[in-house]
Amino acid sequence: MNKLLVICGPTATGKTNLGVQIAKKFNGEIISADSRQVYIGMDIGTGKDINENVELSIKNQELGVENQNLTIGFREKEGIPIWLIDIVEPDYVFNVGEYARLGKMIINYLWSKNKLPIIVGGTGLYIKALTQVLPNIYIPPNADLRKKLELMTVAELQVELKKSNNDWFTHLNISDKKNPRRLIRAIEIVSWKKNVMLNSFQHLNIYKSSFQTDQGILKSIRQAQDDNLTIGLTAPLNDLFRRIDARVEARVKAGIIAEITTLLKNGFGWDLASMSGLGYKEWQEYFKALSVKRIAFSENEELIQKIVATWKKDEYDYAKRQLTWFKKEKHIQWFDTSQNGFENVVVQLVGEWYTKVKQG
RNA sequence: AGGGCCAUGAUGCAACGGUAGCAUGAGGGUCUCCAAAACCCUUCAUUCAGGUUCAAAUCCUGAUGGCCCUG
Repeated sequence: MNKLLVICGPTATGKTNLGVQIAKKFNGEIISADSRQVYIGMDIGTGKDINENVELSIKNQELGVENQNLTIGFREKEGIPIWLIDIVEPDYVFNVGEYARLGKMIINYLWSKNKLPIIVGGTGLYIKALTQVLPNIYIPPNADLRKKLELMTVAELQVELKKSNNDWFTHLNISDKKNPRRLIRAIEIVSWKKNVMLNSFQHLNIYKSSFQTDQGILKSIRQAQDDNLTIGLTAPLNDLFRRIDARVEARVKAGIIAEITTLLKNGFGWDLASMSGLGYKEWQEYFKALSVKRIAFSENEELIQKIVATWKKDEYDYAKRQLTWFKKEKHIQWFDTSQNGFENVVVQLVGEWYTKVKQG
């Protein structure tokens, strides 16, 4: 019986800790659903919660991954494997499609070994991509087309999309209709589909194979969907913010500045998607100031304090956005982590669910 | 107690005498490929009292508050 457990929720609620605890009890392994922790060498800023002394255990061959740019395997925490961390270099343009393909392979692999896959993370779209069928995410990007479209204004993009598929445009919500990134993606999808119809069977085959794997796995997921369990961890906002404060401060002490220094030295620039994420982009100001002139110690301290404050605020905003996303998901069973002993309740719930599945 | 400058949302700014706008903040939301991203929506203001004018944030007078120069 193939089952999936999901642990989601905003940042700083202790998802990984709980995941590890449950994995130990129920023969599980963790699959990280975190869009930033996939980058190698970005550990402190993304808050990777792993045993640093244990190297990545690489499983490319076992899983049959051909892409040379992807390193697929697991890190671990307290002996529990955590998959989908440290997959690519920071200058690799990673995306949900690739994540879903890899994640589903791993789910299959774990099932074949009679393990319980536990998806743990805060990236809502990534979780959705593993637990549902989203065919469009496998349609590859078209660099040439994007280059052209990126020069256009929102109004021009709207016209372009209406021209190629008016229904598609009509069905977009009001926010996406004004979002250049989404408009470009929509045009790209429509054009890809037209192309495939017209000529290129090669593309179609790549797409089909991804999609079929997807459906194959999803069939198993669907069969037991009623038994799927999604745990959501949260806390009152003030509580959450205080935990975020502590986490951010710990990361500064752990050496975020040194980590970024190394990344920059290795040639990874501020324009990369990876470097423009939370925990990194805030520091650009600091490094710019350093490169322009030598700054005095007190001035330095002042700047760091200012950046830390911005970082905290950005984390608050992020947590709120995550809550907005997860609020819509009706099947989540929520737990308030500020309540003492909530772990026991969760573990008991998982236990009941797990044994029921085992017998059923 | 002489002279000059200024007064606009929570903050920083803008508006030839003619629809009070922008950025930031705050709150809410969207999302099937950059998702720790990108985008959308909402919220809040002309210091006060008079005057001129069809019309005043804008011009005039006074009050109050702030900043600067000179004793």
